[in-house]
Amino acid sequence: MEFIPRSEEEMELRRGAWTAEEDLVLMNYIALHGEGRWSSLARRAGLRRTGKSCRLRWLNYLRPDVRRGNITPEEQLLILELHSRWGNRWSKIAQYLPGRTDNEIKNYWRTRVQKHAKHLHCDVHSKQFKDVLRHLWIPRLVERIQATSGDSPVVASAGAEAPTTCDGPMNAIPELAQVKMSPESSSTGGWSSVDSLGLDFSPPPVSNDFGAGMQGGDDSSGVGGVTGCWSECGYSDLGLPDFDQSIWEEELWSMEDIWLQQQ
DNA sequence: AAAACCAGCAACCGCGGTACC
DNA sequence: AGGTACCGCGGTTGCTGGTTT
Repeated sequence: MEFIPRSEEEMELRRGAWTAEEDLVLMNYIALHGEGRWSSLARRAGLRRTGKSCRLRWLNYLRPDVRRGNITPEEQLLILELHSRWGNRWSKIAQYLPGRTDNEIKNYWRTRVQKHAKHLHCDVHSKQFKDVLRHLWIPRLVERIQATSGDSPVVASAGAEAPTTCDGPMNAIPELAQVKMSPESSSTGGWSSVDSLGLDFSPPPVSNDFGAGMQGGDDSSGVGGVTGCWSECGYSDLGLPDFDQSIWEEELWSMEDIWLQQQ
């Protein structure tokens, strides 16, 4: 049954949150006619919404394969990795996280990643913050993934071709599918796809005297010199972190982790 | 208990690219 | 070839629920 609007009132476009009724109308219409041609779809379905709005609602919320809930450490790792390659190409990144939408990934980046950059007094695009990601956050995520997958080295099955694979996010991208995580291979858990991805996940080249490094030691080691970052990002005084540590306990590294990195 | 504040997320907006006429 | 409509993307806004004061 197709609804053709007649009066001007009926034509008036709705905005804001979608109602359950509207969701149902949209889902039913797409079930019968398929998606696409959003402008005419909106009219024909009798929804007083723009085609854009319908498309967004469907893609970000109503689609049956949309995954909801917390971003897993694996997914976080993939997001960080892919963002380092492609920047804010959210839809492209989303292709490699089955069930996740570009909007969700974008929100994750803005609310979590940028928040931490802010607390470190870093620009999210700065070399300093990228070093923090590379040497602290990513190794920590790798460790977490290892911890949840047992003690044995994790060898992801290679050969995944389509981003929509169900074998897990790490298999969705060929380079990452070759990743072998071995506890003994490095202190970071042996993230070994780094060469092909242009990232260096090797342990941070900090000095034995972490405190000295925090003071802005020699960063001539080239890539990955994370030491300079600390002073620039507000870590110059280890004893007196200038942020609310509780923020870090859940998602990211803590000051304790930073010390452990140094051991 | 109420007000103020904050974080997270859903939805909107503007723009560029592309397909179609 | 030019114009128009539509689609998709990235940035931004604003609402809502939770937390703090």
